[in-house]
Amino acid sequence: MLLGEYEHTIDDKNRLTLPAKFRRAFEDGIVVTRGLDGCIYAWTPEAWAHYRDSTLATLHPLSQQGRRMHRHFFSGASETTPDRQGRVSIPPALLAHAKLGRDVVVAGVNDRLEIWDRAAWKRELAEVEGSAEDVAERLAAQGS
Amino acid sequence: MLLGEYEHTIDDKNRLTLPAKFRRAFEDGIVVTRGLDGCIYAWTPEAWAHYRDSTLATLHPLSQQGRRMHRHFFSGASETTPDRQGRVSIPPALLAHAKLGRDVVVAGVNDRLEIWDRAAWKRELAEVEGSAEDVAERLAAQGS
DNA sequence: TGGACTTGTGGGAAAATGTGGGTTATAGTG
DNA sequence: CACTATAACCCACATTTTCCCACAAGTCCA
Repeated sequence: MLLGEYEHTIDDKNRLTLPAKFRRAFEDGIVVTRGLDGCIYAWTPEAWAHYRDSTLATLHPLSQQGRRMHRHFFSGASETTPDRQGRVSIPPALLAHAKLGRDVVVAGVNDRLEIWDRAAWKRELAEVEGSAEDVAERLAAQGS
Repeated sequence: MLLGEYEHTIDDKNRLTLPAKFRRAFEDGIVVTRGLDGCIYAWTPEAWAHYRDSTLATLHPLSQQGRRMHRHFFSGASETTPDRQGRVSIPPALLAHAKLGRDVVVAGVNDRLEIWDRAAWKRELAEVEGSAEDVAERLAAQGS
């Protein structure tokens, strides 16, 4: 399980150093994709395969939305292995998608990592802080 | 699985260099067809056969739309093998269909490649960026 | 408080990739 | 059958990317 929040940087060659705690989990490979809400997701190959088969495979190939979602996720994905220093290079298209500058946040979110621009992360976190209790209430009211 | 987004060019001889990551997949042959949404599709022979037999075969041959889809895909199709540098020449009819200029984008979309005019690709991607979260919501609402 | 270890970052060298161009094969036509 | 035009093939260069070494800062433990 991936936990924690780390402040890292992306260097001039578009490389991101994985936090040391996560190295072990990704030594066999890492899949980096576009995420929702303006961040980047990073998965182990197994977690990515599961996400792909459970969520993306349900979209119909002849519907425009299905095609667009496929484009969004697959074209934005990249499977590699970290270098000996535990670094991963991030494709320019993903940097653009998440509007990443030099300073980023790497957060463990159970089965994936999320990579955020540091300022965007602060904003997102503020949103969550303010609404987590409300969301919990609403979910509780829904029954489960 | 074909992943990633690459900026390439089509030279004066209508040749497109395949991104190096895709060379292996297409060394036995590549099928280039008209695509949907104003792009060109490129398939491995196996993937093309599967798309033809599973997706296109579901269209009714007596409906006008079915006939049109068949024309759309089959009439533009061309099967070749890349040259030693990993280049494929694109038939002029397909270049016209996708309004390709010199600068294009080659995107891996799971079982196929898509070839886009660079400007058109940016527009298409911008559309998705706006709707990805909505589509995700809808999928979430469908239960699981 | 000091030392050893771990971790994050910068930079240099080697390999791989993308593109242009020239040369040979192939087909089409008079 | 010869000539021309078109397409395929391969060589070579320049740029980019990848890989690995080394330094510096921070951390943990004795």
